[in-house]
Order: sequence, then structure tokens, then C-alpha cells
Amino acid sequence: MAKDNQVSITVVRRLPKYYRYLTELKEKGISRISSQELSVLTGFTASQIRQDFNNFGGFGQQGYGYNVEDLHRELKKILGLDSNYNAVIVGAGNLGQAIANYKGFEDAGFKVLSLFDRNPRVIGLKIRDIEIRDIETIDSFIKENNVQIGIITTPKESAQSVADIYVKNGIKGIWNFAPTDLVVPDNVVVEHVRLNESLFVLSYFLRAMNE
Amino acid sequence: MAKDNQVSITVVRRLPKYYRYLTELKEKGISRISSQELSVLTGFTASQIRQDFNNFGGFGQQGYGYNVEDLHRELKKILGLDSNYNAVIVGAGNLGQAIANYKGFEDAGFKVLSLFDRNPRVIGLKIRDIEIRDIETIDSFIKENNVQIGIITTPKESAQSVADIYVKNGIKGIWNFAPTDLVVPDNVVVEHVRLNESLFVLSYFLRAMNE
DNA sequence: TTTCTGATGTGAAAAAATTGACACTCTTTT
DNA sequence: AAAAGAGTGTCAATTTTTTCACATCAGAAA
Repeated sequence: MAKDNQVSITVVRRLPKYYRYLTELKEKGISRISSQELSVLTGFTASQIRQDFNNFGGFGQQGYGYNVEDLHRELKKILGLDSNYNAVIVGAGNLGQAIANYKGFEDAGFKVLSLFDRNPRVIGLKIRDIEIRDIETIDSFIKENNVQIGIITTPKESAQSVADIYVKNGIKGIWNFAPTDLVVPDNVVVEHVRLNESLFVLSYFLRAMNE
Repeated sequence: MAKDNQVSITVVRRLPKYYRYLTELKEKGISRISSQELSVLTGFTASQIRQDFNNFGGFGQQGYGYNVEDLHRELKKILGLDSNYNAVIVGAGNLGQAIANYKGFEDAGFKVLSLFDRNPRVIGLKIRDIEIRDIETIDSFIKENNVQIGIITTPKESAQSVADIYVKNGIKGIWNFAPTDLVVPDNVVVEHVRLNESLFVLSYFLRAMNE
């Protein structure tokens, strides 16, 4: 059941950036940071930063600032990064393989258990030690392996049917790279990575800059 | 020189979605659409859609709606998709190769001319017909090939130095996939694709959904 | 211990974004 | 040709987000 004291999506989308800088600060051995200093790093205003953190309860101390380690741990918890997730990818093309190959996700607690594809020429191949399996076998795989996240890296034509498969098998989080919207039940979360749209925005600003 | 009647970034980020649906409508041979119908497709409100288009001058007709072909053409122009761009990629790992391989960008007018890497084991290889070259040779390549867009798919440690190379060679648009911020002059546009952050937001909502 | 400094948490103000409402005009129908 | 219908463009209201300002309290210094 979702909380009713909803934190706005605008705030949520800033959290990962805080988390990233706090991770860096922690690695550098810095133990204390003020909203003012975080403002310089992130580009958000100090006021905004304090407001953001206050959505989850004040983590700071007056006259001192924030303890880096504490704040990092809190954000980790808020972002759900204190648990591990199992993921599968449907679409074993270059993008799917690139994601499967990226160690960074695994370090953050997201483990890709398997790729799936319908193309017999890639089925059976391995990316790192991750096997590409026949899409026909995905139902049982998901059920047997406690998969929480489904990744879609197919062409847009197949994306909805992949989403349907995920939903049918009880997956509650979908990470979609296909350039299309998806229809899913309310209790399923879809996060889109819209590469096309991002590129178009770049194009817009390039154009706007020269006018 | 940038326009002073700035359209807000919030609006700009919605434009590609309009463009995507208009492309689909055009392909289906639909010639006419109302803000109400677009609202159903995009999930934005009809009022918002009309407001958005009005930032660029009204394209619609009272009592009729919008002509799909006209609106599509206008958006194409606004997004700068009526010209072609040459791009290069630094970082010929899986992600760089995936992007080089993706036909969709080329169809939209973005042509990847070359990949660059410092790893001798990949230099000389080809992705489709796109060669991977030695990063040492990038300066002259950019100058000789009219490159407008620089793509960064390196690890985060190298990203800033790649950005510096791009800037030094006059590139005005950078598409950055490395999970780090970049420092560039004001007249250079950076568009980030933050895969980590996107995944973390998914994780946040997965967690929030179960509380 | 007491004073001083610094930075949070928060309420209020300002700015930005979204939604609502409708006059007006173009299209379609009769 | 006239009447009816439909949907934009736009102004105003509302909601959301951001910024401002400061009382308050913890830590450091004296």
C-alpha cells in the first residue's frame, strides 16, 4: 500500500544525485557537510536541499550540518538500495547486453540473472556469466528465481507484450528502454529511459542556442 | 545567441513525446487531431497541450483541431530534427557500441561517424561500418568531419577529460552517459542520460509501493 | 559556564506550472 | 446561406515548486 503523505516526484528525482555526491564524499573520507556545500556540488539551492531532506525527517543538526555517513545511509534506505534485487532482461541486443555487462548496477544491488530473446542465434550465448535464454522459458524462470525487476530492451513493437509477461508473472518494477509507453496495472511501477527523447532535447537546445 | 523569450525546460521535455505520437499518427494516415485526443494519448491535459503549443505560436484551428502533418513538421523544426547531425562516441565499450549500432538515431538524423577508445584491442574494429579509432586521433577527425555532437560512454573517471576534448574542438552539444556532472562553457549544451539515477528512482517507487 | 557562531528546520512569500473556463472563429450540416 | 457544433487560444484561478528569512539550537571558543 502506498503512503499517503506522498513525496513529490520532483523531489524524488533529485534524491539519486544527493546519493551520488554523498557516496563520493564518503569515499573521500569527508564526514560532515552543510546544505550550502551540497548546494555547490549539486547545483540545487541550499534551501531546496534542506526542504528535500525534510520530506523524510530532518537528518541534520543545527550549527553543524549533516553527517555524511548518516545521510548516506538514510538516502540509501529511502531509495531502497539497502536491499538487493534480481532482474531479468528481455531483448538481448546490444543495449540489453550492455546493461547486462555493466558492473555498476550489480554493485548497487541489482543483479541481472538472465537475458531472454526469441532469436535462436543468440540463445545459449553468455554475457559475462549471464546466459541468454529462450523467451518461451521466461515464466518458470521468473517464478523460480525471485525476480523483482523486469528490464525491456526490445524494439518498441514488442515492448507491451513483454510488459504483459512481466505483469503476469508478478513483477512489480519495469525498467523500459523501448521508445513507447506501457499500459500496466496501478501496482506496477514503470521507469522509462527515453534515449530518443533525451537526444531530441539535446537537439532542441543546440538549435535554440544558435538562434 | 540564445533567445530571450525562453520556453521553460518543463515544456521542452514534453515536446519529444508529442513528436513521437504525431509520428505514429502520421504513419497511420490520421490527418487531424484535437488537444483532447492528444491528451488521451500522451496523458497530459488538453489544456496543457494547448498551452505548450502556444509557446511556439498556435498551430491549431478553432473548431477543427490540429493538422497532424503540419504539427509534426513544426515540432520537427522546433526540435531541430530537420537538419542532420554528425556525432562521434568516445568509449567503445558495450554501451558505446550499442548506441553506434542503433539504427533509430540515424533515422532521426543523427549519424555516428566514428567511435574512439584508448584500448588497442578494440581500435580498428568496426561496428556496422563505423570504425573504432585511437582516441589520440580525435582532434583532427572532429575538425575534418564537421562533428556537432559528442557522445560520452566512458567510465566516469574519464568523462570530464573527454568533455574537455570535445569543447576544445568546438563541439557544442554533448550527450553524456557517464554518471557524473560535467563542467563546460555556457555555450555548450550537455544532456545527461542518467541510467543509475533512473534505476534508483525505480527502486524508490518499488519500495514506496510496499509501505 | 557563558557567549558566540553557524547551519538547520520551518513558516511565509514568490515564482512557476497546471488547470479551468469561455469568447471567438472555423468547419460542418442543413 | 444560415445555424449549429467543435475546439483553439488565452486569461484567470489554482496548485505546486522554489526561494527567502529567521527563530532556534548544537557546537566551539573564551
